[in-house]
Amino acid sequence: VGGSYGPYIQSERKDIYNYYAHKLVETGAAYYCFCSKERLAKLQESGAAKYDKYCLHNVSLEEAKARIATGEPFVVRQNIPESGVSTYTDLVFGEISVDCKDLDDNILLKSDGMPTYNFANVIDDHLMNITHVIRGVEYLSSTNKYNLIYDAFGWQRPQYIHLQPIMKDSAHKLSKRTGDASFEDFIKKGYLSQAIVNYIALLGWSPKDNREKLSMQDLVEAFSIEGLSKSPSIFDENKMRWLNSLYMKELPKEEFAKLSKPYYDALGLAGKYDYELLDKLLQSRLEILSEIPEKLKFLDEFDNFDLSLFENKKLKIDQSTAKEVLPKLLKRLEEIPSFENAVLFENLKQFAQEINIKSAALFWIMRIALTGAEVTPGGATEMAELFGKERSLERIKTAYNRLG
RNA sequence: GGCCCCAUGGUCAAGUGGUUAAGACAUCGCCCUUUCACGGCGGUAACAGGAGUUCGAAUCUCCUUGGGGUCACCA
Repeated sequence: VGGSYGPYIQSERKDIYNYYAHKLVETGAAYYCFCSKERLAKLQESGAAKYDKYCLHNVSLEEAKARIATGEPFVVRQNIPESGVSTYTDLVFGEISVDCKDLDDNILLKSDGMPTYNFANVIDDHLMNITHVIRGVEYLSSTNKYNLIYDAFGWQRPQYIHLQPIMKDSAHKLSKRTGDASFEDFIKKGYLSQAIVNYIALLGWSPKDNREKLSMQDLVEAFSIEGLSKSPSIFDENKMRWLNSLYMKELPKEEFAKLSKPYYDALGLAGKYDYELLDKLLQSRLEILSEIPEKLKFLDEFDNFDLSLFENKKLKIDQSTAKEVLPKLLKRLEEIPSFENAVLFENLKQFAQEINIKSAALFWIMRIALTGAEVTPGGATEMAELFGKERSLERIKTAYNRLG
């Protein structure tokens, strides 16, 4: 809309294509063809690999024009030379050559008067002053044909850059149609758009230096055609997760809060937990946003946790140690007014000394009693701060009672 | 099948005749540590195969193998 080379709707450009198609016929680089679908089908059945130029040799231009004048349907075919080689230089693949005898006289203008892509891409790109054509490798070997058209018109050929696809595995490309995740799907999965862009940019291209993390601005500045790869690359979500975690960590607090809130709300945490505290614990521990529910599973799944979690071989503690320590800990906690992490931590560190136990062991027991989870997004005192005094004491009591 | 293209670790990738063949993700180990994560240090792991050319090939040539693309009145 609003560009300088419109119209941009193919059907609105019909006259343009027709004008150039007929012009191409005048130069001999194309010709009118009246062959029926039946004849074409027979030709193919007979084993012919390409059209036999029947109408070029058997229908004179005058006759063709007369038949067209009567309203007989026709197509315009490209007249590929019977011999010779067509060559061009792709900016990433280098020289690409094809024998003309291997090329078919493709249809340029269909019987409904509309162009095929074979024709439209050349006409449009030239008329719209396109200097660089960047597209998928599936066009790599079709390009020779298109160049013949540029040449016939005496037009300057554009520069070509063909790109390999992103693959799901070595044999299949990544494709929404076969169920692979789209950009939007990754956003829904909890990826940051800049991480996706960054990762995709690294597929099939690499900067001259060793950078892996590049912002859009960095990419614009670092991009060069020489960095483009000739071979397809397989999509590796693992690496994208890693990049995402990098961007996640450097997100301003407020930004992260906006992103995490919907997840907290969905878990029904509103009013029950301090979102700011949750953010503080989670932001550095997440690779993608959608990990939030599993990281917070311990908030609800507590009552039936496996008591053997109290065992820790390295710290040389087990359930009986827990049974012994927990009552003392409970008593101590009741005396502590503030459950603010730093205060609590210092206090309990000293408490560990008093009761003659390694602080690491004390914290392990306390964290398990508090959360019932082997892995939590924070240490014992951080979890206590998150739960607050009342709930902390309650949970520890529950765990203690279960120890019998 | 014809034609075109591609080929370095599990993955992304540097490398353009002489390198101990980078780096990153993943993985493994150690350190740090109130668990985990982060971070730090280190390990395992690659030139598809075969002939040439050359004093010397991951780098050049050819063949083989493997993979992809293309052979529409689709784009």
